[in-house]
Amino acid sequence: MLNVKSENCINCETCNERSPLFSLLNKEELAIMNSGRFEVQFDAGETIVKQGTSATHMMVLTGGMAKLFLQGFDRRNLILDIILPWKLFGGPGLFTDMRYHYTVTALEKTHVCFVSAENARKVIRLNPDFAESILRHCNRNGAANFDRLISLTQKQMPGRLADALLYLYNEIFRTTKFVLPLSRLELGEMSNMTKESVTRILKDFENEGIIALDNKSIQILKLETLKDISLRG
Amino acid sequence: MLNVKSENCINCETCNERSPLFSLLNKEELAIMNSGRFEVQFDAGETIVKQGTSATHMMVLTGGMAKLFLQGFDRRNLILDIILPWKLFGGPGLFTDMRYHYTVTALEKTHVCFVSAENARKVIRLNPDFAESILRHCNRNGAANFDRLISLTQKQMPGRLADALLYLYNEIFRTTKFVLPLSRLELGEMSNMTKESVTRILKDFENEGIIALDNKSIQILKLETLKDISLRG
DNA sequence: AAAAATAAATGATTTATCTCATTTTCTTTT
DNA sequence: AAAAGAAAATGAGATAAATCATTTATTTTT
Repeated sequence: MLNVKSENCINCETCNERSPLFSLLNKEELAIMNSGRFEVQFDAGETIVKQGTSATHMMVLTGGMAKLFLQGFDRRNLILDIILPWKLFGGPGLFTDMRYHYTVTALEKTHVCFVSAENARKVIRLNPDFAESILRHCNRNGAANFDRLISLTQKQMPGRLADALLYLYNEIFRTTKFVLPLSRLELGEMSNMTKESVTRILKDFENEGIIALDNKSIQILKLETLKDISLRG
Repeated sequence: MLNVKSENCINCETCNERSPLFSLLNKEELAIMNSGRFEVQFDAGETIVKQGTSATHMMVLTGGMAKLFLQGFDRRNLILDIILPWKLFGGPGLFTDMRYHYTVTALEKTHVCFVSAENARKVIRLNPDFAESILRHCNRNGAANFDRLISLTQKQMPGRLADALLYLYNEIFRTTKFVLPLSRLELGEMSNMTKESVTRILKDFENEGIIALDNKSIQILKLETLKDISLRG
């Protein structure tokens, strides 16, 4: 039996209240989005979408946590985002070459709602507010990628790792103490360095009292220092 | 007197036949785009838009050539694109934080048409085909930036420089022999390396018979080899 | 609870790339 | 055409970061 749970998952009308984007839609538009929509549960490590395959859907994460990354050369990945509930993804292939340009895999038990790209397109054409919001979403991603390009090409390792930690603080956990959802290898895939370098620099940060590490649990002790390091450390 | 040449420049209706995007617009929509529109000429080296300033306009290059780049730390730039006529730009700040996220400067005498972002937004809301095209444009840029992220973080110098040359061949000149519009420093800003490294690697390429260099003029002799090098040289 | 597997830490070595100094070539100005 | 200025080429040395090998901790499986 397929792992599709259409029966017991929220429908687009309740999603409405959670995803700011969907709140722009009226009943009929939500009905379009809802038709053919399905939700799937993924276990940790499972692939939600795979780079290079047909981009047939727009996805909303409805529970759990996932990582979004580019697959480069020789199995080297570049993690671009951690995805939390109510975040929309689908990527730049939608409405262009209709291919996914990144891979998304679950970091824990995760629920994802799949909306047909064709239906999303219909609604984009019907509702200018929604269209504008999607365009804004796309532009915000674009700006974030510019920041990433600069971080990854112009900062050295401590600065890049500081950026990864600040990303987790600012965008994901919003508290200075949290459990790292990523391994050393994955932190390296986020900040473009080897796992050995991640280990060494985390140790340095710890020795300098910038962070406290206890296994997977991390606490940012000197946020301002970390921000300084981010601005070229 | 201002350097604004509204009198003798093409208006949006003739632009229509040149810019695929504008051909989607009807008379009224073109009139909206046209209202308050102005065209400015820039000399080589002049700044067309400056990163960080208010993003009030969408631009179309109508003549000449420009470079689009991110300004990072310590006056270090990252060139993302060479802009040719009929190419639209404005960046991810449009409709989000209303700031330009990159700087564009003229590489030669250049004409640029400025359309008010507010008018563009009106037309996006009126015309779903146009909205969809703008979204597609935005998505294509997004995909190109993914490729750039991988090139810049995962390839070493010869591969990155090969990518810069292949970009000039594929996207700009479409012939194997052309006059380099960029200095060694700028080629370095495109491929994230120092001007000295650019010089050395170009020399290597020349010694291996992959390219022929004569001052600013370059000819790609072994396109396939260059493509091989791009895929991890 | 022990064993196996995986992840993290640590150290020694190598390598890609940058920096800085100098010379040569090209371009612009006078 | 000469002089000045800018860009490119070249070489030697410094350095950030990767690689590889080994040990120590953590998880996961049995």
